[in-house]
Amino acid sequence: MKNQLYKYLNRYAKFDNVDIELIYKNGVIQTYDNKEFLLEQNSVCKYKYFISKGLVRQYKVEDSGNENISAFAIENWWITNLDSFINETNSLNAIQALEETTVLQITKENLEHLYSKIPKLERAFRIISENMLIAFQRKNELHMNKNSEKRYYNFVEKLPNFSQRVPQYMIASYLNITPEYLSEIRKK
Amino acid sequence: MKNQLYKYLNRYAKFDNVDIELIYKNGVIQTYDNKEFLLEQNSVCKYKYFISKGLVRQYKVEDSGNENISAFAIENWWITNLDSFINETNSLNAIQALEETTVLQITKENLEHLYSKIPKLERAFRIISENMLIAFQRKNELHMNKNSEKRYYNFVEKLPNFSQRVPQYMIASYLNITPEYLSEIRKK
DNA sequence: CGAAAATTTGACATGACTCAACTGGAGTGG
DNA sequence: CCACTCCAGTTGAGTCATGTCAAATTTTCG
Repeated sequence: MKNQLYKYLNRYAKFDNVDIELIYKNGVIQTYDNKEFLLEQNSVCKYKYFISKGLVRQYKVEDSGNENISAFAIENWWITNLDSFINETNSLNAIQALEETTVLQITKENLEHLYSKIPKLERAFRIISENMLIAFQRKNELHMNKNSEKRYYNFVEKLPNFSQRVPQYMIASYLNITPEYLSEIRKK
Repeated sequence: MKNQLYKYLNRYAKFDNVDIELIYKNGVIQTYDNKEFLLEQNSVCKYKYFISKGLVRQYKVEDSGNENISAFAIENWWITNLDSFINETNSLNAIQALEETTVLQITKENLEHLYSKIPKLERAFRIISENMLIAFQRKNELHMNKNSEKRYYNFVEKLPNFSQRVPQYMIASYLNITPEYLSEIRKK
């Protein structure tokens, strides 16, 4: 895990082993079983999670009972409900493991502490946030301008690994299509 | 402008006048007429723009000829095509002034220079980026789960100033509704 | 005032949804 | 190893939200 973190963070700035050690000490390694919740809907998101191994989904259950998936995340991604994490408000969605998943989880206080001790980390997260913004914009672009069929084919093409690790009805939810209609799309 | 920038940045970290002066010197003040382009579609986005006064839209023209607005920005917002700015690729959309608009525009090189001279700026943009991510997630949430009518009422409620400064057909485009259907929604 | 731009109206078309029933594979337990 | 259940996926009929297109009307502004 330390080695993985080292490699990962050095994509963004030059961190040495002392830095990594400090970051590591300010977090907690935890493993979640399949279906276990990292964050429950309507509770405060206390951690930013670095996924070392596994796969999670972020989703909400509507009043109608419908599930609505807003994101998947895998190895070497960060996941959190930023709004809830930063503002300490109740999260509108949940984060759930879809496989056995190992993470490094860091509280807001510890993260703030790390930012002050390791200014490079500020830089790394500035860049990571910008990358996430770019990804978000691309996803948005797709959703605004493309029909269901194009969204699906784009998804399969861009994230082939996901379409294998995740059941079809979850992909449908992520793409904002009904499972029935996705099935029809696939028939072609 | 300097004073505005000072106030704005001090929301995120403690900058003194020397910092602001340096930032100011690394950018260029420019005023764009109504309808003038800050960035043209299919060209590299050379600047990050801090809007001091005015209003812009970010949009693309599809092959079909349709215009598609992805964002508006006003006073005290930053606007850029991040993907194009960072990766120096051609921008898929344009940025155009909808009123006479005054900005401080900073190139990537100068911004990098500023980051190295003023580490606090790294922190400020880390936070700004996170805030943008939160805003993006909220917008996405709306688009995924709400019908046209709810999106429109949410927009009017949350951004009443925009619905006055921007023509209706542009709001329709931003909300991904046809102008005709928005008109029908408003009839009620 | 007059032209161009924005908005509205109405007839018709369609992508995507709902709901209910059916199929098939993956356990699970006797 | 069969019978049973459960869940994901498929199919089909009917429906609805929203889009398209073309024309009429209103507003804007030089």
